Amino acid sequence: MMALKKRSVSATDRILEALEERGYRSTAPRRALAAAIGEQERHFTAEGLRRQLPPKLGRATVYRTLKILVEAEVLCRVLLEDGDLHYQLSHRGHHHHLLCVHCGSSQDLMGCDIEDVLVTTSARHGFELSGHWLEVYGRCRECAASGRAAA
Amino acid sequence: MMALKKRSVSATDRILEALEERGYRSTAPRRALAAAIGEQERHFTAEGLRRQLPPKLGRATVYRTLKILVEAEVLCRVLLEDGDLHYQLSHRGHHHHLLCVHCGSSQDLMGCDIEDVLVTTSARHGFELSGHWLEVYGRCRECAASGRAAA
DNA sequence: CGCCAATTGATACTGATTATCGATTAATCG
DNA sequence: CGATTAATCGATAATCAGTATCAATTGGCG
Repeated sequence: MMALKKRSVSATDRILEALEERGYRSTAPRRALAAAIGEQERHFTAEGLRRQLPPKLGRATVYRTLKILVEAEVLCRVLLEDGDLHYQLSHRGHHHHLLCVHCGSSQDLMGCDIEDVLVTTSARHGFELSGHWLEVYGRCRECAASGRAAA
Repeated sequence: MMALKKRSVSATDRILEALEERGYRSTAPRRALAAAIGEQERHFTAEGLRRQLPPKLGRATVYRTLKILVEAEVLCRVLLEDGDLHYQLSHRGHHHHLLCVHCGSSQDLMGCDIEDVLVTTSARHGFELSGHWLEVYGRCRECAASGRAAA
């Protein structure tokens, strides 16, 4: 396999494919958006993304495209601890995020036991689970280590 | 108004007490707010609450008071599935909500095993947990039952 | 009472997101 | 290829939740 950062299919391409699959037209603004999103190292905001794009590209286009991409499950929304709504590339399927409040990185959390616990706990209350939202905040391995060293 | 459950201490009183405990003055706007909150049957929004109060009562006062009450742990914030931020009376201490997407009711979930699972799962990723946000959506016992009957 | 800091509320502002709508353009078809 | 047409765009205005300002008011104190 290649180095971690190399991807057989770039994020940009995944985005463009998702749009095509769903019958959306391939337009210059969307390609620009896709490229910009592909360059993001971290979760980002709609406005932050817009600032990295030519001013010509309208605000409405950014928001419209982001909404489409969330629906297509290419992006997911991330709620930061301060209430800010960010976006980031998503694995397909349900997952959660471990958000580092220090460096802003995020790890995905998949196939964990949280869903099971939720189901049983809800059932005890006669509650029929249909969905949930979970964000986990803390420090990633690196930041936790440097924090201990520094402190 | 509060027909469903008798309470030894009304919600309104709990709110006023919380304010007093913390050294806040007892003012007419705050008493009006407390009374209005006490009447809420479900989680509510800041603006919704304001609409139920005399227009004279300024927007800033509503938001200021809500913020105080959240800090005092008398109220807690609830994130709805559509992203709307609501408030509701809170039990003290950390807990989560089972939000019925059908009737809008909510049950508190306390002392469950979710925290433990989060800690161990995070630890497996070298992640130092500092906090989390969890909302659970589904149907409460009553709505689930009627849903099955209707369907 | 009468003081004074806490509080209020009218107003303006912010920042994010949505709505509008005429102009532009991608995809299709002859 | 063009012409057609619906999708898309983007400038602009509107909306919406929440915050900041600040002069006027008021609760709690002696």
